[in-house]
Amino acid sequence: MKLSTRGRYGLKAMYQLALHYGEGPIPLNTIADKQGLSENYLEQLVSTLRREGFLNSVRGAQGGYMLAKSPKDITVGDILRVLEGDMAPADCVVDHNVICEKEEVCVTKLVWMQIKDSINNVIDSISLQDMLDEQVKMDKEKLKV
Amino acid sequence: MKLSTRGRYGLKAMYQLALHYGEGPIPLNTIADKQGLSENYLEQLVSTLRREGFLNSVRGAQGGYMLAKSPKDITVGDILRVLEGDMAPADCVVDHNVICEKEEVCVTKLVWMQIKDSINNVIDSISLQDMLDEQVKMDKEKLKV
DNA sequence: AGAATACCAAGCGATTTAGTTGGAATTAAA
DNA sequence: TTTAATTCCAACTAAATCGCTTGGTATTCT
Repeated sequence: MKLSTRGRYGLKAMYQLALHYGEGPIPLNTIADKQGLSENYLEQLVSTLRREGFLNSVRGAQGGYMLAKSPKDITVGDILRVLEGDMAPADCVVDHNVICEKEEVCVTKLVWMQIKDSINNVIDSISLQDMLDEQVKMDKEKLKV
Repeated sequence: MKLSTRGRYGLKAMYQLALHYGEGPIPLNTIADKQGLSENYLEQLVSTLRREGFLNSVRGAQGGYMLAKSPKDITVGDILRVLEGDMAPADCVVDHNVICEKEEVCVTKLVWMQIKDSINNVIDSISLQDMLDEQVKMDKEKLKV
């Protein structure tokens, strides 16, 4: 039940961009460097996020990427679903799936649905803005000590 | 974020055994047939569950497997953790892990922790007995219609 | 003109998954 | 006492997936 690097790196990259929201385009190599990721690999993830409308890009020198919406309007769920697909622990509870129509007997399906719902509740309730706020809170805590 | 077949088949097998709890050993081929799984593959999963104390076995003719405890004392979480490992979406939130001690900066880690906690809450709250009860409820609903 | 960037598609080694195969040990039943 | 049914164990394997890398094109600022 692990996330792949797609989801994990993708969230890190989006968080990095949230940190600089409103400051114009940030080039990919900067993001990759700050988060310690392969630029070439990250490119694939970022290109998906752009196609899905969560990022804007500017080509050419001084170009880069920026969030397409405010950090408060992008959730962890948005990002993970784009990069990892539907967050379902089994194929039979993937949205709009057609297979497995023998719902009558399958008690295990109820279990997978509950897992899926709880995951989605969490990730849809956390926005990038929430993560920024959390970071600020953590920094304050650290100062006290 | 999919479960592997280990967790999925394993839960089905354990549920099948719960259906016949107290009736003596059930041979593996019966379980495999009823749930439509490969007997040889299932053997590996079942052997893990036995080693971890959730199943008892009887060797020889008329032998088979049976739950080592009452269905109400075995949770979905028990089964999934044995077969899938710690239910953590990322390595940095696996129990007792040593890597990633840079907790101070990593906001994403907080996200993975919340996902992990919500998954574990769900799977630890569902016992095999709950699944049996659910099945009974579903059967009753069906009769009404 | 040149450098810095985004964009695109294909390839690729390593690992994991989902089994299979082949056998040895044990036990009930014929 | 043989035979059939079963658990138990370890090794092997084909296919898929993962986590990238490579190589190139298009665009835009300086």
